[in-house]
Amino acid sequence: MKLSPWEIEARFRRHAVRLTRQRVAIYAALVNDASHPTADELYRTVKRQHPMMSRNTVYCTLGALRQAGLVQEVNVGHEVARFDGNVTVHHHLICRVCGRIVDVMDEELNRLAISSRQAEGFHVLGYRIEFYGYCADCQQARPDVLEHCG
Amino acid sequence: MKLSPWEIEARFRRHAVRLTRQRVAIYAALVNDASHPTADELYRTVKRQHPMMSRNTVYCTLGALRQAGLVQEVNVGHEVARFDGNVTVHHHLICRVCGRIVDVMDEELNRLAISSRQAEGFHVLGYRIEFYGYCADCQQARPDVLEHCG
DNA sequence: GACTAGACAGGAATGATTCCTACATAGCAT
DNA sequence: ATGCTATGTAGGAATCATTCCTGTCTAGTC
Ligand SMILES: [Mn+2]
Ligand SMILES: [Mn+2]
Ligand SMILES: [Zn+2]
Ligand SMILES: [Zn+2]
Repeated sequence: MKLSPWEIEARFRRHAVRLTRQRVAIYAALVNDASHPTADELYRTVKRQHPMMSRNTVYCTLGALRQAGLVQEVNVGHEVARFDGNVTVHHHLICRVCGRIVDVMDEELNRLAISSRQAEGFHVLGYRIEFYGYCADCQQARPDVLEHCG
Repeated sequence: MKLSPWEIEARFRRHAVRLTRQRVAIYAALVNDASHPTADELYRTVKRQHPMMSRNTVYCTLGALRQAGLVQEVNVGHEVARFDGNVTVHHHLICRVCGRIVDVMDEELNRLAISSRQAEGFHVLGYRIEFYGYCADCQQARPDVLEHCG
């Protein structure tokens, strides 16, 4: 389900995002990749077609697209930032071993309510659920939580 | 509800965590602070009573306590790591403006199920829910999402 | 009281992200 | 079409939370 350049341009205009070759390339790379890539992965992907592209452009573009609501950041724990071109409401399964992030589109999960008593004055805009566990490929492996200390 | 030194020692022994003055001080500072402090905040707090304490000790201790299951890391977006001495199952409300993190202890939220069809081979161990919005103090303020680019 | 695996302090190294700046260009007005 | 200006881009320097390294130090054990 590759997104056409025409549709990308339409989205940019709809969200008042300035249209440049670099931005289109970065957005196309992200929206056509369900793996929630990092900024550096996107950089390396896009660099094949745009050898002059700088990392800074990737970061700036992702920032602009995020502000425009075309991209969201999916952060897992303390790892490097990962990005998601799917901005429909959904949640994620995260493998504790390989870090894989898989989408969970489940209507049931989109109706969560929080008692106003609990919210204590908070104005809740939304929520995200991160399921964690072991993916099919990593069932037998154990997480490598080794840290040097002493 | 300040935790007694005696109770801290008991927990350390129960979880086979080596007992040192520094570790007790760090754990006490964390478990008696509901604000989910950063490593540096803990460092500055503990340094008052232990002037020789190094940041590395704080990081190593938090790592050891986390492996022992006495502490969890609460990461919000891409910010600095924050820690939680409350390891009972609970979720969080996060203010988009000031970054405040407030506990949500709601039994209702602890029964979420994910259809096995959706999980696609994933072995789900648990999940965390982050509610986001504006805290009582920040209702009128707008998030400051300014980034320099050009 | 000594042994030893593990912890501590201090400081160097790392690396993802942000910042800076000169140049280029998209979108708009003429 | 042509020029103007606000904004984007490339390249590289700077930041800073975290990790890594190394030489003491000490908690737990016998
Ligand atoms: Mn996703
Ligand atoms: Mn908490
Ligand atoms: Zn996996
Ligand atoms: Zn707030």
